[in-house]
Amino acid sequence: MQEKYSHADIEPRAQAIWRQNAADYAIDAPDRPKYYCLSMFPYPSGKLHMGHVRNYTIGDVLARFNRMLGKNVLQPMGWDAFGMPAENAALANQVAPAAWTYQNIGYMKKQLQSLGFSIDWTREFATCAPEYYRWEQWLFTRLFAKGLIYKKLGTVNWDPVDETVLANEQVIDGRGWRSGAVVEKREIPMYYMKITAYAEELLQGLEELPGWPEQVRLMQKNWIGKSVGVRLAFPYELDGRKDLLWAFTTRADTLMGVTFVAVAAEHPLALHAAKNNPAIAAFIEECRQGGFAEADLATVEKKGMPTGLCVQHPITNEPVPLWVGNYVLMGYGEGAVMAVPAHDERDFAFAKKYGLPIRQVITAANETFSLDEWQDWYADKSRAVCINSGKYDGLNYEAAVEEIAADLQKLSLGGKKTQFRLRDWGISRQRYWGCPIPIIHCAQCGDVPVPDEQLPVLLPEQVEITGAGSPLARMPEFYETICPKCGQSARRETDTLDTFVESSWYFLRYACPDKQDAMLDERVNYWCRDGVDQYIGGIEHAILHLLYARFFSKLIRDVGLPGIKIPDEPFRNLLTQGMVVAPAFFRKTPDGKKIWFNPAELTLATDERGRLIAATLKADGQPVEVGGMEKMSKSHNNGVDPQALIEQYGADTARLFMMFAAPPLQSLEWSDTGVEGAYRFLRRLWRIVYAHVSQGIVAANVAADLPAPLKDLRRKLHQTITKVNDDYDRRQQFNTAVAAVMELLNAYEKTVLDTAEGRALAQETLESVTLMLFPIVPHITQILYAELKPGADAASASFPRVDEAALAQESIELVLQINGKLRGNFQVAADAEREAIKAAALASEAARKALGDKAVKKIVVVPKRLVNIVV
RNA sequence: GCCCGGAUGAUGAAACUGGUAGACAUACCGGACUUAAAAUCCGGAGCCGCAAGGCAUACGGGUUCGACUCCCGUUCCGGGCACCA
Repeated sequence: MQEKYSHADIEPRAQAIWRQNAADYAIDAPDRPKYYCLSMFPYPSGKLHMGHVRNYTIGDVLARFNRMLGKNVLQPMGWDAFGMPAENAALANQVAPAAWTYQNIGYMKKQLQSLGFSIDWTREFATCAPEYYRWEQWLFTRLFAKGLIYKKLGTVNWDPVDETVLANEQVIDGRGWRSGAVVEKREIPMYYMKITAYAEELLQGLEELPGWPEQVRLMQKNWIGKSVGVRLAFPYELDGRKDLLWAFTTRADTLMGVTFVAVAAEHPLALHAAKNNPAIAAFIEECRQGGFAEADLATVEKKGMPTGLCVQHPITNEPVPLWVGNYVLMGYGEGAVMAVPAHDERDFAFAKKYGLPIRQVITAANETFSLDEWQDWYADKSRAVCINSGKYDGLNYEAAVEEIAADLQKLSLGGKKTQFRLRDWGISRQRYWGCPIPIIHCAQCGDVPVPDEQLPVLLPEQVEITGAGSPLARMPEFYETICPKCGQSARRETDTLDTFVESSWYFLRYACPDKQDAMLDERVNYWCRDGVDQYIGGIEHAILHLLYARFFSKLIRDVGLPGIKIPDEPFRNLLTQGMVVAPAFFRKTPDGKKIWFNPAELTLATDERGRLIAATLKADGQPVEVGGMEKMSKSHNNGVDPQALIEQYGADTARLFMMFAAPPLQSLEWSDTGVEGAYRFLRRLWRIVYAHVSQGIVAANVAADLPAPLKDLRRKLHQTITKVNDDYDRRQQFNTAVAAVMELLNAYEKTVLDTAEGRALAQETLESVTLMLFPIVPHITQILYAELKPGADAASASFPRVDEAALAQESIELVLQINGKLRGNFQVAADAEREAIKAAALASEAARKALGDKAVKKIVVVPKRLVNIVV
């Protein structure tokens, strides 16, 4: 055995052994218990970042641990390969998106392999491959036929200078990122997936996901946002024609307090009012300025303008003025809201700003209503009682809603309605690097899905990317086609699909990535039975990706693939890892844009406590501003490349550091210190095993009756095995598993083990330690385990077993508290009864000293923990 | 703005079901080994205090024999907000 630990030497050796034994290969063996361990696949942006290393190390720890429990493990990997960055790279560096993407995949795959992840690479695929996306197109045509995909107008960000649609990310402070032009909202026809048809099932399904974090289920629940309210109509007359303006409210009990109704700027009534009124037209134009992201809309100053039109109150028939409001969204509900200034905080502020009437229609016990200042009880339905509401006076919230809904029903002007906040999913993108939408537009036949035999609709790889408009829309050779129905010339759809579509079903395809003539085959029935066993990914995906993937499971199930059972819920257990965050550095340009600098380009200055205080750019020696901690990302340019870390210290150190620095759920602040410590621990582990092996290995048969110090060490060993097993399995908290092994090694080194029984215990301890650490640092432990047990293979070994007999203990130490404050310890037999513990506590040295002659009022005994004496 | 989290020594953190706050590390300080350095080993340390003891888990209240943990309120930081992935 080599005396010194050399990662450069042992890591390739360990990886060669795994390759030779096909240790990472998942076998399609329906008779064996399976463990499908899936980490969210990466976007091939160029290089791995720290978040990937963290994510895939967690996945690998769980995969390797479960192999040690005897399960047939599938840990696949692929590439979420469509997306905007490839087009941006094309624009910046004149490289084709496809070439750029495949080059990145090649590099990142090497990085992943160098980290020693036990990935079954035979199942690898990239979503930009036609063999993958053709089945997405095939599914699209089926969903289109079922009406689960349909076309309607949707709002996008329009850059009037570059004449192109921008993603929300490309809109900075309301302006286009490249042109700097003020962005406008524009309505264009798009395809939508009817996720709202599954709203109820998506909501109910959350109840059946005990393996998901409560936090994520709650976020999804609120996102779906089921609310029971009242849909109601305000009659109006326009140009002699009678019509109804519909709105939705969860506060029908305040209907008698409506003093105006507001519609969105895009609402037909607003547009009508603008025809003869230049001021309204100008206001609507103003509302079009800026992007459509909800965060922007919600923080914009609330503005409005009267249309000059009135609608009729459905109950009283009184005229109610109609306003246009920039805070009313066409895409939500009906695009119109009833405003009750007295009982809605936003309406209150709006009414005060524009001098609109405020009419109180509910009250709460002993509270005084004042027009001057908003108070929380105004909107508190739990205490509300109707007043000034005619026949509804005296009713509480529930009763008033029921009564008013019933009256509206009689008038055919509304009734109770269940509403969801969830909106249908717009899947059209006016971009090149995505999956082509398989539709042909025919003047005669309308939107015709591409027939199966013409699939896939191939995305051309030779394109010119200009940053203005969609490249496909400039390629007649792509869009000129004939209608499959009537044979007339027709135009192919040039939009591509949202890249979230690819990531909504990839986990199913890993079961059968080589399937040529169908989307999936029966291997799904084995690997995806009851869903993926463990899914691991960043908390930032808590809503969108995870909701879409759940939706797709149900969609594909309902489309129905013969002989294949798709689970209702795709991911049985979910681990949402925290983000890797790091400080971000920037300079502001004169026009207020922030330019972000990578830490690698900077010289950092810290104070005497090691805290970051300033940074200068190496290139020009001038200072840059130190921003806050941000998620490591391209947009903040604050990513740290793990490659240098891997090269200098090796994969095991990188893995150990990541697992030890913080628990998986928590965000991890990146720092270089600590890496050195992880490396030091591995060197120490190697040294300890070397010291033992160089004296000659022995059998790990430990005698039943050991001297006390050895008995203590052996108890510690088996306590550690219990704890580490629990940390891997139930708690999924790897930092404490590592800490427990470190503690064990500290105890090991303090114990004299030079007798025969000591050597056997040393052997047992070191074998167990290497196996316990194997999931986290597999390379070093693969090699060390074979040194301890020649011919043995850690990768196919079982996790160490706990010897219950070793855990037994005769006497234990309890804590003595007086009035809840720590006053000392005392010994008591492990199986002592309550009364005996009490007596021992009172008789203890610590109690006599602390109590003196004070009278004992009460004694609280917590077996195995403490005694609290109250005086 | 709305929804969801988080805050514990100089630093990363631990305390799992309300029961010894700070395990395990990092950085630091002191010592040993060395011609010297690195590596390694030993020891120290939350804060105040000579000590007894007191004070400490973002802040302010509450419940309890006992609160980092539960409840109410506040501040700050992070994630998501439907076209970043």
